[in-house]
Amino acid sequence: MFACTSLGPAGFPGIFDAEYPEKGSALRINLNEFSYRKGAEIFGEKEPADYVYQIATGAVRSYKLLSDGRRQIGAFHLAGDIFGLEIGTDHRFTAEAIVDTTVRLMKRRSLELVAQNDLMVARNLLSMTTNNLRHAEDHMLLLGRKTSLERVAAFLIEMDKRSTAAGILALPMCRRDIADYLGLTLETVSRALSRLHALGILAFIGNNQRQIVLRDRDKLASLDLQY
Amino acid sequence: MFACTSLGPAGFPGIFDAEYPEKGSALRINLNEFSYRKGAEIFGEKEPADYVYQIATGAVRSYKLLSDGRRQIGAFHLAGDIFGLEIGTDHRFTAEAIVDTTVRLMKRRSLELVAQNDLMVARNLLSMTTNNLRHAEDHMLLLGRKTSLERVAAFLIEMDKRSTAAGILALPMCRRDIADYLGLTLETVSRALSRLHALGILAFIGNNQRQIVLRDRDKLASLDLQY
DNA sequence: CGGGGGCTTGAGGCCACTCAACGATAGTGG
DNA sequence: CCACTATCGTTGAGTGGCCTCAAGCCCCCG
Repeated sequence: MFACTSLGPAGFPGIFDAEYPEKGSALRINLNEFSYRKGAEIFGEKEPADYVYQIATGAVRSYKLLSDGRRQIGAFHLAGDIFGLEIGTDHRFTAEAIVDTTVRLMKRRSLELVAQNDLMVARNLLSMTTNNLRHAEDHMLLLGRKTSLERVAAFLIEMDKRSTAAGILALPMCRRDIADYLGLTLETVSRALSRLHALGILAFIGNNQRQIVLRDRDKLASLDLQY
Repeated sequence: MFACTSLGPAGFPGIFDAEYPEKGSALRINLNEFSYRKGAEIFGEKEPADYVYQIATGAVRSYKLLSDGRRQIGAFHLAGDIFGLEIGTDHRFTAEAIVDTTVRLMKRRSLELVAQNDLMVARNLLSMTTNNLRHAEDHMLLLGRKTSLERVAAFLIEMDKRSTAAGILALPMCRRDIADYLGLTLETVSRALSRLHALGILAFIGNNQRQIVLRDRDKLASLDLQY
């Protein structure tokens, strides 16, 4: 699981690589930094996709809304992740900063022009899209067929795999975000976490309910049925 | 909605195009036909992805299983659709023939080799992957946040858009397949269809419950909340 | 005609949702 | 320093939508 847009802070050579222009391409690639306050919208669904983003620090949620307000978060993006990459002209998600966030951004058009001449860049685009697809496919199984406890367990495992400090999670997002990612309500998420706490599988660090220690990752993994 | 792997019977120039080899590529592309009986497995999840498939006639479901048998169908593939395309080495779904099905298949390796030298083929790969991604993203919203009636309405609209005969649906799949696609049970699907029938929105042709006339597509669309 | 698969429909149950109360924390202003 | 407020999270009680289990119908096919 967990392939998402994340390929780690290593980044993508040839895409978000500042040295790239010196390697032979005649194009200058913009690598501006930009910051967003907690809760700020980075781009909206159906807006033209002019830029591609990479998170320097912070965290981002990307989601779709139904007209009556129901929300489905498709992915969380953490430090190092690239998001906002579209092959069509428009964004298919709204992206919001979960906490104060700094992103590097480049013009999509520059990327396209490079990709037209550079097969490695083109392959990286395909690779990123494929990773997003794999994540979406796994998430469909979760949303369509898993119980609430399985979903929360899968979420924790996913976050743990992305975390640098294995076994310790510092979640940037609130319970409602987790719920909208897992297709649940925030109360159900809270109850599932409480159950995992009661089972001794996880513990909270201090009084901060967003800092979690995974005490028994094997038992946690056994709660999320694999396929 | 409904982008899936379907780009219509027109197919993909440069990928499933028999004339392609004559256009300059030194590679011979296999375009063998192969037939599968109703219910036969075409490939299994995690098997090496040696071939890419295009449906000549018939229909295919691709799905993931949990270890206890819960199933999530990720997509239905109809005539003209390409499926089984993987960027990694292995398949991420199991594919089964829903009815007797004939496919054209080509070696994945041939495709890869062509894509390495041909930017148009590479772009087509990206385009197909993107279409699959768009479908998966929309389906996440359906699975995570829509009610049973909305899901069934969305399914009928999706099938109608793919159908050649607008307003008339000849569904190849059974209720259980629909349910596993929509994250419901077959009984819930059946009840939703009965409700739509009682509302005068659809009618069955004769005694065949898989042949459906959409009597009021606008009302049907209004039941599936857009975003 | 019997058997089996597919579909519908009903009755009842359960899991997640809804609604609500409450505690904890952080920020604000007097 | 202490209200006051707002936000976030937990927990309980009750509801409801979908699931489970079951019966029965229809059609196809032997």
